Amino acid sequence: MNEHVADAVDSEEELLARVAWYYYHDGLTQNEIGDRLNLNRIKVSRLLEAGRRTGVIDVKINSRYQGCLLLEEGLRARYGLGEAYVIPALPGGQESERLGQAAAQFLMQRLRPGDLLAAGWGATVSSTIQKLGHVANERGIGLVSMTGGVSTYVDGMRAANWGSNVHLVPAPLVVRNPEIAKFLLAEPAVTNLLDMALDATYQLVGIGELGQSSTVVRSGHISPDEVEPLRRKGAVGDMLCRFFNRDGTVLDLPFHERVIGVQLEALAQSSKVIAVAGGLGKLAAIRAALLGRFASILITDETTAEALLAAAEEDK
Amino acid sequence: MNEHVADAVDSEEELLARVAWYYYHDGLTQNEIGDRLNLNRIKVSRLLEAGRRTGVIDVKINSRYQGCLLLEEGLRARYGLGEAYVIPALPGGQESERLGQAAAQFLMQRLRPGDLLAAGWGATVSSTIQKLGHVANERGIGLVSMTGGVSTYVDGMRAANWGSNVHLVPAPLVVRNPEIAKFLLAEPAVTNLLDMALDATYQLVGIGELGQSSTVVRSGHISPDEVEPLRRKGAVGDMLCRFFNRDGTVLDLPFHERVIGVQLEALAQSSKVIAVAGGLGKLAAIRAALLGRFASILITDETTAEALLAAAEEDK
DNA sequence: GCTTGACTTGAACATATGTAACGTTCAATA
DNA sequence: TATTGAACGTTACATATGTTCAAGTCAAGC
Repeated sequence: MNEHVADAVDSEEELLARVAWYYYHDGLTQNEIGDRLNLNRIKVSRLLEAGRRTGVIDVKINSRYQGCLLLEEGLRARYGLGEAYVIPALPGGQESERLGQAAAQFLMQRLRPGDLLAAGWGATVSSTIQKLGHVANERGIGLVSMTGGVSTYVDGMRAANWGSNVHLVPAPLVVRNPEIAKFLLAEPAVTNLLDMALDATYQLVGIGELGQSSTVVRSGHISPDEVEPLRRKGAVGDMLCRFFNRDGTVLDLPFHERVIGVQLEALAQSSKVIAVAGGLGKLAAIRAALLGRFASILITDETTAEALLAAAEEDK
Repeated sequence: MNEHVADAVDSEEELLARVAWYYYHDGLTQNEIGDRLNLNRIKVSRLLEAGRRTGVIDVKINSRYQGCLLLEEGLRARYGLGEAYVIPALPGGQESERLGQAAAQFLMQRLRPGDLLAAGWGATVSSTIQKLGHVANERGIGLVSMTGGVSTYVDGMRAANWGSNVHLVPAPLVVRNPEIAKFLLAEPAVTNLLDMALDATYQLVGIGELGQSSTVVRSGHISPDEVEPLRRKGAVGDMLCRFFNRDGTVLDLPFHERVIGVQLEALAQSSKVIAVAGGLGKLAAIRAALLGRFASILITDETTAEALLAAAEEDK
């Protein structure tokens, strides 16, 4: 009797869906599910774990306090944001992992079948892309990169199985000299994709701080020696490898002429730019990015949100 | 330090949201959460339980096999439905509870802030309304009844806290004689609401079977003696207290003239009618309702879906 | 045919969770 | 002031769950 049910289940994923339903909606124990479907209890446990990890199983918290309402309101008001999404603090936690999850949840609620997501660069963004993969594939959601540096994106996408609908800018992120950059930026294969990114349903970007241990440095696009000169020119952080000062003005740097990717000024025109970043180390950078209006939706953590509001208060 | 966090949490609900986040998104144990927030482990456990019960915590399964894809496809094709949603079988389970949950989840994904939901009558629908309450209130979603019988609705809504935006048809469900019905159906207070129900974003209805233990009988709107005569006239089931035969034709009954509520013929015009019903006992009724096109979206369980397809096959 | 390595499986254990019974506190009420 | 009842805390216990590790399976490569 029950064997039939198990046998009829052809794919692993259908099995998972069924198990998840029994577990979370019907409140059966893993043992009961195992009996019913002729599975080992442990297999059930592992299926559930896999489901949670890949995002097939997603827990939504339907509360106006989901983040902290007050903080979200405050950020919206003080920085003129379209939306803000604040997740609870967790001292010592994996910030970028958690923010990635939050961003993935945010996007899952909003992306419709056939939508296109433009993605930037960085640890948090990668984390989001990965969590989103499974669902995005289901819904036929496309992905387009906002900068060069193909390998950066491919990493995050191998684990998640983003389907076929992925478009990567065929270029490095930073090239050796401005001439090569100009050449690439005249290539239709490149410009078409960058235009596509700007037309996407949402643009998802991270914000980087300037420092010896920041991602731009660790990934080798900026050498440690270059940090101090940049700082002297007023740089406090970057988005998509473009640096800005504390007021949110994009700096006029030779370096920028070697970056392949969309311009921040173009992002400022869109109302669908989601910045996901948190941590007090990034405070100045985030604040500057918001002042520059490079993003209209911010996803951050409680501590950072509080600090952002305090900074806004001070400046008044 | 940590006391501050707990103290700053003013409402129970914010606490719940935070606990839920830590538990489901960050994978902390209930003990860890308790320590962090100065709560008893048991209290954490109870909070989570309450959250799940009220729908503040909601688990979504993002899979094309969520229900059974094949069955859903089949139902759509065979019965010309707009959508079908099939939940896995659970022998011996609480069908109406589970279907209610499925319907609530379906609606939660689709209702936008400011939308209006028209609700019919019956155990499954009540269950849905209840699960939906919290979230609906958050999103400012309104509720309007599709029939008289105020008390029927109030029950389900007291537990859930549907906010202020609830409109009930001020009349009994069935009145003593046709004259009173005619009188009531001329009252603007009644007709306005019924029009509103037909204009709602979605109409949610149950399907009833005809029998000694069916809801129409147990609730006293039909006496047990009336069942057999109805059956002889061809009735196989009802929606909103209106009976139809196995082909989905609404019967011409004196009884119908005493019912206060929208007409099935009007529903057939809408493409936003969600019927939620399951169980083999209701098979004939569900099939007839689908043939009559009284609903364009069906939420049912696996076993019933299979039977519906088998019946369609037979008839071909 | 044998070996290797990646992967799955199963059993035993440690931990986490749910439940029930009971005691405390606190505030409303007689 | 005494009393009641609800909410919360505590404990102890039964169950459910996650984790680890050893044994098995399978396919590719020598």
